[in-house]
Amino acid sequence: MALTQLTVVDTAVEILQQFGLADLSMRRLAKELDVQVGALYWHVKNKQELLAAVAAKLLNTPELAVRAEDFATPADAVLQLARKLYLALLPIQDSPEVIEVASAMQAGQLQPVLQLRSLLQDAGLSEEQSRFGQQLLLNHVLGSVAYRQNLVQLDVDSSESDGFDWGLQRAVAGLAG
Amino acid sequence: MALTQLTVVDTAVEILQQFGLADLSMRRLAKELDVQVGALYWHVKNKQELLAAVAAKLLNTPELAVRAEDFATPADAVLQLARKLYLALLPIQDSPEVIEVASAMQAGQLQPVLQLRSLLQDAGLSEEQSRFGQQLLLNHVLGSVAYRQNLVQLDVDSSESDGFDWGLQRAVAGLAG
DNA sequence: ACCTGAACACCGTTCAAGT
DNA sequence: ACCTGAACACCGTTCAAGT
Repeated sequence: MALTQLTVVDTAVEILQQFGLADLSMRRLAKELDVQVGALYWHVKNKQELLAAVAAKLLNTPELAVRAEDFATPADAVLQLARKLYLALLPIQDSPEVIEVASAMQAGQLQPVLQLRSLLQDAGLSEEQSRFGQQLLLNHVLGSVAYRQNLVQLDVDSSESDGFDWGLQRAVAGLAG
Repeated sequence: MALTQLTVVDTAVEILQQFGLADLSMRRLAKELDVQVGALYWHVKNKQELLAAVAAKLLNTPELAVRAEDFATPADAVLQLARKLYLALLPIQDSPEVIEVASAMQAGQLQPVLQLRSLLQDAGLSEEQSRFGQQLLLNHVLGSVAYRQNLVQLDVDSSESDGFDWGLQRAVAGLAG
């Protein structure tokens, strides 16, 4: 496997999925790729940029899109997209932290987030309002994932619901209402 | 200044407020207190517990409470409390991360979060629903603070609104509706 | 152009030994 | 009981030097 931007990012994604962010260090990454740490810095500028690329790779997948035509109303599509995001991020340790870095650095590069916004516009919100609404929903998705992952990590009994879906429905109702 | 749990936590709060989480290391904390690093571990179990204590100190202050009698409806009190939280956390670098650790470890120890929940109950939500609603609102407060702080850190022009208040109003409307 | 080797300036945590 | 000194096993980033 030749060392390129692509292989570096892909290996980073694998480490994140299997072991979480704490194990995703530049040194661990170098070891996995059988190179010295310094070599990585020829292919990525720094760790922050690497994480942003990891987030993009995680989110920019067709599975995390929704076909608006399949739903009776834009609000229903929004609900379904948010649920997809939540379920996709839940099994990836520390995914909220990674996504947050990325959504700050490259606000308009994450496709599911963009679709969330455009669906809100379809639902009748102004351009600015749909930006704000997207924030509210993304905050809820990431916050709920983080909350649940924290419970697992502190091995609290987490059989009880986190109320993600209930909160989501109320939020969407508030936005659409 | 004698080395006690209290002085350790207080100094940690100061470092966090002045320099952010990146500078709040056990070693830096020890230097500030003129002791060796190991000494800290006599007074706090580990860094995670220290951060939880820091979060409690930040949030458990009378300024972050609201007198329900001052508002026409419980929903208005909820709005005001959430705004207070947002404004208090905004100037403290990386506060959302710190609060998240704490709210996972000791779910029921952070007073403003508890009041948020009880106000939602006053607004007519069931006990479970007010737990969920509290999550939605806390997610939005912390997410909005994190988003805004990230912009500043990457020095993007952050004069534009983050839509916190707009999203908050919609969320509360959805919860109360 | 791409990588190694080595350094710089850090981390959190533990623990024998001192007082 | 409380603290020092020192170690263990790590970090991210940089950069001369090699190929």
